Amino acid sequence: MSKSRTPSIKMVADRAGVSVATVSNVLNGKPTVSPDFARRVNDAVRELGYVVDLGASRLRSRKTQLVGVVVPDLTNPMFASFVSTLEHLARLDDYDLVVVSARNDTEEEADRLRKIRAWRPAGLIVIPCDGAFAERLPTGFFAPVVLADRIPDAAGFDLIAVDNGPAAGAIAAHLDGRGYRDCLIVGSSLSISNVRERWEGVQAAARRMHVEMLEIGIDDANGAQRLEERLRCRPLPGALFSLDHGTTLLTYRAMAEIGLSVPGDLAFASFDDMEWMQLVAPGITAVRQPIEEMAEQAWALLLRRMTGSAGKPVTRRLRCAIEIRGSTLRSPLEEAGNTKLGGEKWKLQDEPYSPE
Amino acid sequence: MSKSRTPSIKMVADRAGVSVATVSNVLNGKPTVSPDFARRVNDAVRELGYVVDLGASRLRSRKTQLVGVVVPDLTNPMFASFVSTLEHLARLDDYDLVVVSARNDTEEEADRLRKIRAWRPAGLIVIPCDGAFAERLPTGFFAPVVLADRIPDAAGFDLIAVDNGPAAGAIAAHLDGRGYRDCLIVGSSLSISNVRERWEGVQAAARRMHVEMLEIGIDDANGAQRLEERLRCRPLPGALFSLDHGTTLLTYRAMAEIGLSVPGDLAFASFDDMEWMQLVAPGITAVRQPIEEMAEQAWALLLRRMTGSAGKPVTRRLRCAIEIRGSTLRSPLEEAGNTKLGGEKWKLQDEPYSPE
DNA sequence: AGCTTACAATAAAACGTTTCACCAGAATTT
DNA sequence: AAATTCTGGTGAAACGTTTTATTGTAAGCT
Repeated sequence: MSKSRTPSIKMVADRAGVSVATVSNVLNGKPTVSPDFARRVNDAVRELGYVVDLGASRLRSRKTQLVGVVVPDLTNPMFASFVSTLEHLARLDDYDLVVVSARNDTEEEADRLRKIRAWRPAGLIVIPCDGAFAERLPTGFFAPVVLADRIPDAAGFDLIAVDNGPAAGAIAAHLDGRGYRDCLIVGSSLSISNVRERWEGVQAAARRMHVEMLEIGIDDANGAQRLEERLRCRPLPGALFSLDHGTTLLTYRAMAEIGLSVPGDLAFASFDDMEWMQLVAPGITAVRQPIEEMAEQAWALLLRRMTGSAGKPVTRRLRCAIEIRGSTLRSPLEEAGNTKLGGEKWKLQDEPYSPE
Repeated sequence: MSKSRTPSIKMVADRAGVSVATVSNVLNGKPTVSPDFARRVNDAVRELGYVVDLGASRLRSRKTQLVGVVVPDLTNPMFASFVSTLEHLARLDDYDLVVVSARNDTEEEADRLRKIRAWRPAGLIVIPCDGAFAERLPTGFFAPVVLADRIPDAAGFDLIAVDNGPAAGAIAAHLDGRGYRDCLIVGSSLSISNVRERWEGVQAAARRMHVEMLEIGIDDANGAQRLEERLRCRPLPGALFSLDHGTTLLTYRAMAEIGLSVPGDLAFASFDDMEWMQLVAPGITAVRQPIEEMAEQAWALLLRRMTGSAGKPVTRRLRCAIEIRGSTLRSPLEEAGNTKLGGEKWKLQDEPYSPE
């Protein structure tokens, strides 16, 4: 007799011998309900294994605890960690997340945004593929949007990012101070704002050191080719600074393949600190981004908007930390003091990035 | 005058001068609609930027293109990659994913499952925290469920996993064949099925080699402590084989901290091949799991069930590949042939895991 | 011309909720 | 005791869709 279907509020009401309105009141903690009725309802809920239908609930109440998250690539550990933190925070505030990856493709990003809109989320957190994000946001989207990590061309969004320029500048200053005279800067694409900011930071900070930029694209075999050619070409630059995660992986592998030793043949530093960078010998000097903090701030920002706070869009920049390791310490003498894992650590505070 | 709200199908109907039913018919590609009306509707849709409300749509049509995905930890690159692949495949079939991470906590997993149920998904793909998953599945959940990677205690689920035992056995056989006589096996917890299977595989394959198991838990400082103590204790085992990703990271770091050299002081191998394992020198011998293929199979399995195929639950095992690298090649002579990245590679086919 | 068939479009019901207006009875005030 | 205010509960409308049944009209048959 029991219809084998997921139980509805009506079935709960029937079983408890009350009206559906009462069930709804109990479930939503409305105060005007007697303890006796509440118990009967709760019993029925438990016996039936009833769980509210959020779709129907949202439809009627016009309020939803759902936020969309769009990242360029979920397999990038930075973004994965960002999403994971976000998800935890959302849960604490009783929100759900629908997460999508744009796979580094602006078309796909636009498509995903449209799709996410169909769920009528209460808000959106996006790490955009590129600066032209605003054009891809569907027209007539009224929920608040917080952007993270990358800066859009158009203003008007809440924004949370790191201080790419100064942090990259600190690495440049470090290399400069070590006496390196030529530095090859490698990055995926200057069309990505943080790569661009890092490159500008390097240029601003390099004093006696000559710097030169090489763009190798995202997943671009051609770019990888060009990088290899450059690395086989003499004279080598004294140092190499890679501006993003994908590029670092590619560059480091290429160097090993060619047989270049770090820092013997050239020094090496990376923007983005990955776990393996302190496992290789020598460890790799890197900029560590406060990715969890970025997620926290993004969530805080969005939550504020979702709960109705108006006001001008805000922009926040977070401080990065610099991890100096063996890969940029040329002489054996210098290196000796830094064989321990972790290496020297600069936590940049009030007087950041001052050359040593 | 225009109500600044997200447009509904009614507004589209009004603007196009037709009924809402007609709009719905056009949008869902029903054949019985004249080209003229279709054009008018499409125009109105475009002008208003209308996007269907999936919640309302599902509510009425009782069919949803939503599937839930639950993984133990999104920051684990294996799982991140699993999710990313899944998301891509789902998109191709026009499904949406709601992804949640259980953060290695069975309580949280149960909670997330209940929450996901409130969205009325058409199906579920789960990498369970532990074997007792079935108990945490909400009662009265009728959508098909596919489990991946880890084996539940209770039967009755479609299941896709890798051949943990034979693959781990292959590593053990390799070490045995190299002449190592003592091997310390380190893993997070035998309560996780694949760790258990790997340990059993090692025991079955070790012939002359003596093996010993050490469980260090998940995020357990105490376990890490015990591991360190063992590594400071003489005599060292000839080899160390770490059975999962987290443990490998912890172990490798501990060895470096203590100052043990690989493979000089002891050989080292890992279950789970991470990108950095071919970047360190020497490279680390590892079992590589076909994680994308696992996602593909999981999706195929679920899709079959969602489109109505009945029948007994199926279990599928995928083959792992073994990457032999410098970390298990003791003599300099042997090592010489393997300094290149990538090392020796066993793609295990018909005659898998036979000791060399 | 009359009668059926086919077609295109619509009105209205339904999906599972929440909310609003309302109601009966009890408790309080006058 | 009558009038008022609470109190705890309910019926019914509404949310934005899809679907079913129905209508009106045009076309095809004798």
